[in-house]
Amino acid sequence: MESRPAPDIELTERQARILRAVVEQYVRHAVPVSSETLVREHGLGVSSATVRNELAELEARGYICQPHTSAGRIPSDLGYRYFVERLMAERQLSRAERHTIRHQFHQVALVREQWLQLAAATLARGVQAAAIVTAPQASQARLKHVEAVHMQDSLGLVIVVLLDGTVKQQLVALPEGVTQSRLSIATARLNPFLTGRTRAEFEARLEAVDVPVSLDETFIVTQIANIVKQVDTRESDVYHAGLVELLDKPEFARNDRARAIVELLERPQALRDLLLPSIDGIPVDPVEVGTVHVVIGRENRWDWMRECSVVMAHYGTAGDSFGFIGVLGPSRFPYAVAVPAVRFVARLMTEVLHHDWGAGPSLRFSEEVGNDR
Amino acid sequence: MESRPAPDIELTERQARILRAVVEQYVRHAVPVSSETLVREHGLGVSSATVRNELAELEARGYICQPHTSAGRIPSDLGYRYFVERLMAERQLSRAERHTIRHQFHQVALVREQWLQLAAATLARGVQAAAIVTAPQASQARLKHVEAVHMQDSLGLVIVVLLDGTVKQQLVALPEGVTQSRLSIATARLNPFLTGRTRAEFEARLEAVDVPVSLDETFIVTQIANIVKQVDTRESDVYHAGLVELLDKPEFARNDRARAIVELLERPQALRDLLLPSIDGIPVDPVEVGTVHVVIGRENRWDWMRECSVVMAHYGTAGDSFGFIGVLGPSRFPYAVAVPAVRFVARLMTEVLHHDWGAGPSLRFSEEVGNDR
DNA sequence: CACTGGCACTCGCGCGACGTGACTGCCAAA
DNA sequence: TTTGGCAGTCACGTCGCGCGAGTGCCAGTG
Repeated sequence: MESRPAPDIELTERQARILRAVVEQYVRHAVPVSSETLVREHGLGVSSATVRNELAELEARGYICQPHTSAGRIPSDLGYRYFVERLMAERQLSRAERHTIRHQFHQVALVREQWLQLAAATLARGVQAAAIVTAPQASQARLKHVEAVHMQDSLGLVIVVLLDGTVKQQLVALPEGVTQSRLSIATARLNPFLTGRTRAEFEARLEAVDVPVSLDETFIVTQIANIVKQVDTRESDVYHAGLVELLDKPEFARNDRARAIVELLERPQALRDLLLPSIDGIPVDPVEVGTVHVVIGRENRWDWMRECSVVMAHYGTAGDSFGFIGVLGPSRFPYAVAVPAVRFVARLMTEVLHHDWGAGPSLRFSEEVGNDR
Repeated sequence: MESRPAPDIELTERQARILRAVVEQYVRHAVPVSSETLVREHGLGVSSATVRNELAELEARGYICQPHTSAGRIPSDLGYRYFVERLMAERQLSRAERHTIRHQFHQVALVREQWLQLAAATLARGVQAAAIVTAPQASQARLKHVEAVHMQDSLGLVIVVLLDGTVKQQLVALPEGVTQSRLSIATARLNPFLTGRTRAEFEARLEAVDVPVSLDETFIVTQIANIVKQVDTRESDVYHAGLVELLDKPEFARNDRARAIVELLERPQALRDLLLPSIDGIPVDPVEVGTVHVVIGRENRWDWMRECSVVMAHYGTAGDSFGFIGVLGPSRFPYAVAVPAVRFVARLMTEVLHHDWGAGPSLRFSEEVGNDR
């Protein structure tokens, strides 16, 4: 299922042109395309009979197929794959659109949920498909600051700030007699040991230093450990948008298809499962931002997705925190739009991530990258 | 459209029994119900001809209608309304189920997103319909604590804790030369003035006290004001679950229906619009937890919902923070299950809200309330 | 007077037949 | 190698028909 058969022999120049025409035509109109249509709308300078011969050849090689005799041709998974890898002319967003989007991102860059949601919405609108975005997450959370607030009675709130700007809080039952000032003293003593450390490092460091540790401090350390453990193990939040766009596609008119997709999008965990393994062959070592992965039809891990495609990428960098973005639609997918769009948004998100609270230099590459015509 | 016509004349005992049978039968099987079926499956002790006469009477009065001649009857909106108000025998959850649910709630009570999501999931599963839950929100946020962390360069993080346990953070650009210690000093001086105050009260109080206010403090006060203003004006988060359950209903086989619902659920703001005005006739003064509102078919504010019903309630209390929960499904809705379920969950959420960080006594009424058989 | 059995009537639904048109595949000629 | 032509195939929409579920009405009965 994870096989991506490499095209065996080279297609002739004309066959390639025809295949490309078939894909573009079918992606646009969702109707099997006939030899007649091809010569009429794609100026191939040969007769329909010739095209028919070539179509037969392409079908024999598995690039296209017929839903039934006496119907036109539609691209197979293999045909789409060939198209994506060799024939597709990427359709960049216009400079103006890119500028607008960049502007919107920087507007909401400081409010995390908002820019993740914006990323999903932007992709969904741009590609007219469902978009999925996971929140950035480091493999090991690094601490920055801790704070403890006495709420009422024996109820307290422990707040942990991580180096990447994440804030996590947890309500806790306080030991008998603990006051706000005791909490403040404890956190004030702990904070100097926190910055940049992982949970393990922090605890080790504490033991190494020969400072008598109060009960209050021990209590808070335990709570910190709890919270960080949760952060480290918990799957990151997932945002999505554009479900409606999907339902408008004729492929999802039958509502069992729709059902499957909705089921997927309602279970965040499943979304991660979808995005993650498609790239697990790749070492996440130097995450190459801008590498866009395309998974077509049966290449997907689940059989019910055999008529769906996913275009995805990661953003952020491996050492630091990173996440995934992707668009999901029918195999009949505007790859030429989706691929540059996903690449652009991935780079933009990386940029925002680094620029605003990054542990690296600001990368401003997304303006000059991308072969703009 | 917001009219809820009160039934004009009393129905006879037998008519009521028949109407009830029609509703129950149709809700269960989604098929127009015939006179024959009624006598066979609901033991009415009269002949089908008699039932037919009564059905004709009920139809004349508007409680039921026929999709076409030679089809059985289905309840009209009015019929459902009568059923809900006079005929319905509420089907309580069993004691065991209630206990399980309560247990689950208390398990995750300390992690807000989780219990809101749990509420939605529980309702969706229990009623087999889509569930919607808005996060609790006070009309005026009350402050508890502020914290400012220096992240890197000139980037800072201001964290505000509210009295109800909400934590809001905001990345900010710091003035030149501000250090962590200066931030700490400023927040330490501000915190004593915060507890329990609204934004306006806090600012007024500051001015009233004749303490020289440093530039750092002014800066932080501005940021606090910003954050609280956002909290006060921003619509609260909305959680939902059970979209899949809806798509399984025959009513949503046609995918334009499905589309409308999906569109609704993807726009949180629309969800609030849905839940809010149904009860805006009611003064939110002493929010009576346990009052369940049922909106049937055309009673809904939007025409496209003319075949949908909503069962909803609020939780929390008016003076404090409160939110809404609701279930959404076709008019052919298991009201007898939904109403007690919504009531139970609303009370449970109120209880959790108060018990854990409440500004009131713990209400433990949901065990003994509800006429258990 | 309320109820019942019987009967004629209605109408949606499923089924099969049929004509149509959009393709293709193949072949013989250029 | 390309092309025009032609026969063959098959999905799709329409139409007509018979069936059966369900009603409304009426005359008869306790």
